[in-house]
Amino acid sequence: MFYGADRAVDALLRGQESAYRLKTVLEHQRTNSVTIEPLFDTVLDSFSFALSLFASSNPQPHCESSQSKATPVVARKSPKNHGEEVLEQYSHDSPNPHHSDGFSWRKYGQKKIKTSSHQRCYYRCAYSKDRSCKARKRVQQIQDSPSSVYRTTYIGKHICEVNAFLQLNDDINNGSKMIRFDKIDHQAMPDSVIPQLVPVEQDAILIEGTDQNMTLECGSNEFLVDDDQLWGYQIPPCSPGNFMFLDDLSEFDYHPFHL
DNA sequence: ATTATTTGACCAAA
DNA sequence: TTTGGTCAAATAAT
Repeated sequence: MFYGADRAVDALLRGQESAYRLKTVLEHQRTNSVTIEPLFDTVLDSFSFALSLFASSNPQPHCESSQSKATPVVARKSPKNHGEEVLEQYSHDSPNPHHSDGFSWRKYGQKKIKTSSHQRCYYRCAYSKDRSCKARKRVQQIQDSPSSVYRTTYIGKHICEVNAFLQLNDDINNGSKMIRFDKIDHQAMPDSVIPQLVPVEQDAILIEGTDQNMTLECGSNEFLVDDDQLWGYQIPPCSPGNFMFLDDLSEFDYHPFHL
């Protein structure tokens, strides 16, 4: 199985999910652009993201959200802590403080920051307790005008998804690839479970290394993909029975230029 | 009743 | 001592 196949399938499933919802909306003549636009975004973004995985078995850095402007994404490693675990850290700017990233979070603190007129909010993974997931994030408004901008900083990797997935696979106890399939009825699904991706515009993406900086130029039709296997593409736990089985994806026929 | 958020207290690092 | 991050009791929401 090529690297990223799971995420590709997840992205395709999200696209399918949004396509269903879009179909339902259109059938009921609820042609409200506010309702439809996010669905179009999700469909397009999901397929684009999945295709980007097919286009490279070596995943690239972070993706951007359609909720956010194509602001630079900063990915950096925390300084080493004398042999202690190094936590990866990513920052992401968005005009929407409740930007959907596909994960479930629990707020555990809020603090006035000296250098800012806005408070900083602290969140940890909703599964931090039962699955010992150490992932956290901080959200803070960093700009008021001309438009508000919120910076979300993610600290640490999610391990909750991996464990849940393995657990479910064990339950099934056969060799098939299993993909969770949340969508049974096509009623509204919380936006939080629909990570949204968008093409990054001509902006440069800055990646700060520990001792050097690297700048990547992106064309308007290119997509940047996070290299963290779990980053931003977790589907939260679903009701039992909503599964889809696929044959071993290693047999998938990959023709990048014939898609 | 259970789960999530708020908010002052506490703590460690600078 | 100041500051930012986390804890945990109180409160709110479901």
